[in-house]
Amino acid sequence: MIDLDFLSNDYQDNRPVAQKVAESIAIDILTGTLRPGQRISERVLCDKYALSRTPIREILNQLSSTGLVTLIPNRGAFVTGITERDIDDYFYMKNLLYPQCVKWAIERITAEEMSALEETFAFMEFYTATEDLEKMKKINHGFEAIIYNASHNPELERTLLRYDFLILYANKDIGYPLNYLPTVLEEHRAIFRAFQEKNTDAGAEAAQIHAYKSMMRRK
Amino acid sequence: MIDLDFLSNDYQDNRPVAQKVAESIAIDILTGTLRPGQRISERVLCDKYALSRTPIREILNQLSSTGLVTLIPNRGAFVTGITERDIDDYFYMKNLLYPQCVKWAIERITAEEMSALEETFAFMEFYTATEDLEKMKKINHGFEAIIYNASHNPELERTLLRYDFLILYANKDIGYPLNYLPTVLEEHRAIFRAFQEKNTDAGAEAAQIHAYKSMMRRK
DNA sequence: CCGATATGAATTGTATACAATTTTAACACT
DNA sequence: AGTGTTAAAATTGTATACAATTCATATCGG
Repeated sequence: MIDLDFLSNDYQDNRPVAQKVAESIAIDILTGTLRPGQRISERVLCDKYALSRTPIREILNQLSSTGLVTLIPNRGAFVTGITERDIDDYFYMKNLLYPQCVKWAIERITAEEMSALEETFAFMEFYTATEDLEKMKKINHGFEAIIYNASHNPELERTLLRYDFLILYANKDIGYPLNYLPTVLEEHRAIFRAFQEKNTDAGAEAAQIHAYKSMMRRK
Repeated sequence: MIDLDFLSNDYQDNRPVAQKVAESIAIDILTGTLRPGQRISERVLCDKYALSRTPIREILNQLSSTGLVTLIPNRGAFVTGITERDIDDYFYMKNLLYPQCVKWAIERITAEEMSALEETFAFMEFYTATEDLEKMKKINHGFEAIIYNASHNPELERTLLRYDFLILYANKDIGYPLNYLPTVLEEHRAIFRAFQEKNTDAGAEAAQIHAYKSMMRRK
């Protein structure tokens, strides 16, 4: 099961039931089971998940803050439509934000965060060598999440995590083909090296390249 | 008299009571009346605003999604600390995002949105001429809100609105001195002209200049 | 037959009541 | 006196009940 902790606005909120329900609804929306514009009845969700309206409404509020659901006063919750162009926009936004994020992270990263990054990168090398695609998907995400966090800009972190989430589920199959793994590793290595050398410009450039190539790989 | 509904952060949510309460709490946090790390008791808020716990909890959820409040399960809501550097980061983020937003908006703006922008700009000229500072603060916000919306990228819009909100209240006195009004108008005029000429590069440059100068005016 | 209005049903917003968890404080023991 | 345990109080999480708004349908008038 993929970890969706970042769906909750604060990672410390580990209420498992609400978490799983929010995750389930989010996936239903992003995979099209719930169609754009469709009304989401509180009662139906209550029945489906055996919860009362109070927690269901809190979950809908959470989803509304991620943009997956639109709340209209006195009328209820509606599935927000996400078009192909929206996805393009998310990629473009990441292009814009990720280099800046890397810049800040290089300036601000702590010793603990740096060693976590080192450890994660070592695993990336290992999983690339062993061609473990499943593990790579997770560790790629983890590598970037550490960088987001190291920027010490919570708003930026939250924003980038949200884009990753939306991109992940809107593109159902995210997995790069196996032969892309070494390429991706080298892109990440360039970023990682910039961290070791504390070279913000090199980091931003490497991040730019990685984000751009990720976007291109999608098409 | 022109309608200024776009001032509220999400035009769809016109529940006036909850809105005002959320804003009031947000202001208390951003102005330091509620201190970082301090626990926020639901009961206290209920008494203060004469509401039951249900809407108060929804408001706290909303504030959590803006990052002003941190929710910890079974322990309650706590004020998130916002440092001066965080504010700097918000400005820097806006520097980064606003030019791109203007670019998209120029490409995608509808006829309706364009006429709203024209009307709003006319009011900006009027209020600058009459030196109505209070109205100018609102209309400046409205002008940018129309542009955010015209980008037709809901994520970008939401993000920029949040930064504006945080910037607005973290800098207690936001009002430019009166003699800045003409300068600000000219910055906006450059952006507005780019919309009329459908010149994305000129728009991005004018937006960059405005965002940068706004940041500088702060210091 | 079509449209507008009005009334009833359904749904959302709010308040209150109950359950579970956490915090506080008292008490016993070393 | 200090520490650990335990029980009571307070606070949060959830469910239910009531109020207000919206939606649907039926009836009346043209």
